[in-house]
Parts: sequence; C-alpha cells; structure tokens
Amino acid sequence: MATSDKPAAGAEPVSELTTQRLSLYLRCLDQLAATGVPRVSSKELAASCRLNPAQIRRDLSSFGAFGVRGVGYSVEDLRRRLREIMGLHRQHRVAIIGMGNLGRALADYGGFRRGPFQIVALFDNDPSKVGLRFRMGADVQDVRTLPEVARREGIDIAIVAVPADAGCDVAEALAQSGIRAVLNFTPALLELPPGLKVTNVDVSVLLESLAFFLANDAHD
Amino acid sequence: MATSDKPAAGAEPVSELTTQRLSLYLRCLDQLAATGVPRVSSKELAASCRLNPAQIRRDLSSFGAFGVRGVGYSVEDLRRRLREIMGLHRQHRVAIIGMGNLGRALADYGGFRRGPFQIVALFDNDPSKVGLRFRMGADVQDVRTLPEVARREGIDIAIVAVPADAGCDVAEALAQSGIRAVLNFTPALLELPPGLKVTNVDVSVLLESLAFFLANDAHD
DNA sequence: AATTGTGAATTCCTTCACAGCC
DNA sequence: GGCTGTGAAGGAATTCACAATT
Repeated sequence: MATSDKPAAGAEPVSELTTQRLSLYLRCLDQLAATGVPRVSSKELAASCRLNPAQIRRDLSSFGAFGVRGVGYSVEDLRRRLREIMGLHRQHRVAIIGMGNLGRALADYGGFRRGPFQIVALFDNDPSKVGLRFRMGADVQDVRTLPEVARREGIDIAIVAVPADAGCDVAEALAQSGIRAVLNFTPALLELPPGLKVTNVDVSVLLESLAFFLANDAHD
Repeated sequence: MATSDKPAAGAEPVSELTTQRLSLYLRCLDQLAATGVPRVSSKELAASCRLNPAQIRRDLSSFGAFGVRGVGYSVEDLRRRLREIMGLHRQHRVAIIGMGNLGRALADYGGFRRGPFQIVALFDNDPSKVGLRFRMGADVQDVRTLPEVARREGIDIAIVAVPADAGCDVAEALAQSGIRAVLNFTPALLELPPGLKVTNVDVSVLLESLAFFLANDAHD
C-alpha cells in the first residue's frame, strides 16, 4: 500500500518484453515532462504507446504501487522511479566492437550521446583501422586488447557489429572481458558463458520476416 | 499426408516469432548446403540454433510435412521450400528513407546486396543530400517524391532510419506509397494505416533493457 | 466519478510424449 | 533403431473485470 512498497529486489522474474516496454513508458514520460504535464493515467499512457492500459498497470505493479487510485501517476515521480528501476540513474560505459559501416554509424548515433550511455571504446580487428579516431575521445583499438581495456575502463556493455565470421573471436574476447551485457548485431549466435546477457538484432531475419508477410498476406 | 499437403494459403495465422525462426533455419540450411550435408534432423538443426527440436518441427508443420520419419529433412528440399514460403524466390525492391549515419550504413550493408533484397531507392528530406550518390545505382531523392517513386519503381519494403521528429512526415508519405512492409529504426511509433506491416527496431529500448538487466541481476 | 492494482480468464507459445512411419 | 508430425499438457503473456481507494 501507500508508496512505500519495496520491489523485492530481483526476486520475481521480470520478462524482457516488460523491460522493453518500461523503456517505452519512460520515453513517453520524458515527452510529457517536457510539455509540463503533471499527471498521467494508464489509459493515456496506453494511448500514446498503443497498448492496453491493463498491461501498463501490470508492468508497473511488478515494482511497487506507484499510482494513486482515482488520479493516476505523477509524471515526475514515475520517471524518477523508472529511471532508477532501469538502472539509468548511473552512467553505463559502452564499447563498440567492429568499425564497419554499422559500427561507425552506431558510434555517431545521437540517441546514445546524451543520457546514461557513454561510448568509451571502439574496437576492430583490422590493423589499418586501429588508431583511427572515428569519434572524439575514442580511438579504435585492437580487438585482442578488449579484455584488458574493458576491465581497465570499467566497460559494462558491448555493442557488437562485426561480420558473422568474426563472431567467434569476439565471443571469446567478450568472455574474458568482464562485460556482462551485449547488444549483438552480428548474424551469428555468440557462444557466451552464462551470466552474460545477450540481445540479438538480426536485420536479415527481420527483413525476411517482412518478406514472409508480403508473400502470405497479399495472397498473390 | 505424403508430401502433397497444401499450406491452406494464409488461412491459419503464423506468428511473427515463427517467421523469424524460419529465417534462422534457412540461414542454417544454407550453411549446411555449402558444406555438402544432404540431410538434417530437427535435433541437429535445433542444436545449431540453440532451440528445442519440437519447436522446429512445429514451426515447419504449419506449412506442410517436409520431412521423412526416421530420416530427417533433405537440406536442399527444405531450403527450397522455406525460400518459397518466405517469399525469397522473388526479388524484393527496397527503399531506405533517411540518409543519416544509420541509413547510409544500411545502404552499404553487405547482407542485403546478394540475395532477394535489392535496394533501389534512397530518400532524405535534407535538400543538400538530395542528388548525392551513396551507393551505385541509387541517388538520394527528396522524401516528398516517395509516393510516386515507390509506385513507379514497384517498391515493396521501406527501411526507415530518420530521426524521431521526422517520423510523422515519413509515415504520411509511406501511407500514400503503396509500400506494404516497413522496417522502422526510428524511435517513434509510425502512425500507419492498417494493412501495412511494421517491424520496429529501437536501439535505445534494447540498450535500456540491458541496463535493467545490469541493475537487477548483479544486485549492486 | 475516476483510476489503480490484481485475481481470474483468456490467448498465445513452447515443450512433452507418443503414435505412425521409414 | 531413429525421426517426424501432432494431440495434449504446461507455461507465459495479455486482457478482462472488479474490489479497493482517493
């Protein structure tokens, strides 16, 4: 009851779908805060995210009771709590591995620059790229130095954007790096020790899935 | 029974999770075919994809009976059938909208170049980018011409890589373009008419979801 | 009156387990 | 023996619907 509930600190499992939605809610709340809206109901939030209001309430209720019955949620309060729950109140140090087109694009991607994700290291296995500076404050380093650099720099998260055939070497380097979360754009499943959280983004798979839709929805 | 079953042509609904896995199976089969393996069992395929064999059999069985009991699946036959089911036996014409870092990276991404996805048009709303040629065979065009160009060029699929604030304009242009499938990298939900299939890839959401994992698995 | 938080119901997805076949 | 295809079971995610609360 009241607003003093404790989240039971990681006891109950929260699904990945839920955590991804939390991130969406937070983005929505940021917009509401920017326009000075003080309160929001699950119904309003649901309309902005095109979701069911009950789902939002259920997602939030895994972490406590943040709302007021009959009133809704305080935008500022909910933002603060979600940022804390998502671990966005502290800085995360990010490495990008693979300085091909995609890796370079991600290194320059504005979405990370502000906010809690700081790109602090870039890696590649191509000697001719090592030493180049694609982005202020981070030279490209040899991927073989990843384990030591990651520990020295306190890197949390790796974004992997190498070709499929380099996946194996990268997985090995990651396993020894102390890094515990990986966003993998490589079309190969990284063979990583348990305890390491990997999220795969496979653009080919997504495109082919769209092709399926085209082939089967528009029946010839 | 036998191998003459008809898929019932779009009658039963196939989930997106299934179609994404089909794409993975196909990639695996391509590798097996390249190394000359003639047959594969659901168990072997499952091991390569780190999935449950029953899931593979179930996924495939939505489309017919492709295997031989006691033996497994013919690699060549299953490849051919999956390519057909996924609509990869014909070319798809793709436009990329938004020539920022990410759009340019996707335009040059090798994964599309071979195979059934052909990038035939690039768009941006920045007049200084219009007319540039980032990739052989495709000049950047003004996004306002998207509807007519898309129809003229027979474009199937759009990949959207614009900043969030351009999402609205792009959605409007897409709605009039006849394009029926969209892979959206924009952190904004595109407001599109029904019948248009949209898949969202939201890198910030994925990163924040990883941050949640770091905050809640490694309990301080 | 309005809205939350949540048991119960529902829908969707995965896995088991085995009959049927090679 | 080994393997597929699938009914049935199990599990997970979503949505309903309402008591509780302001």
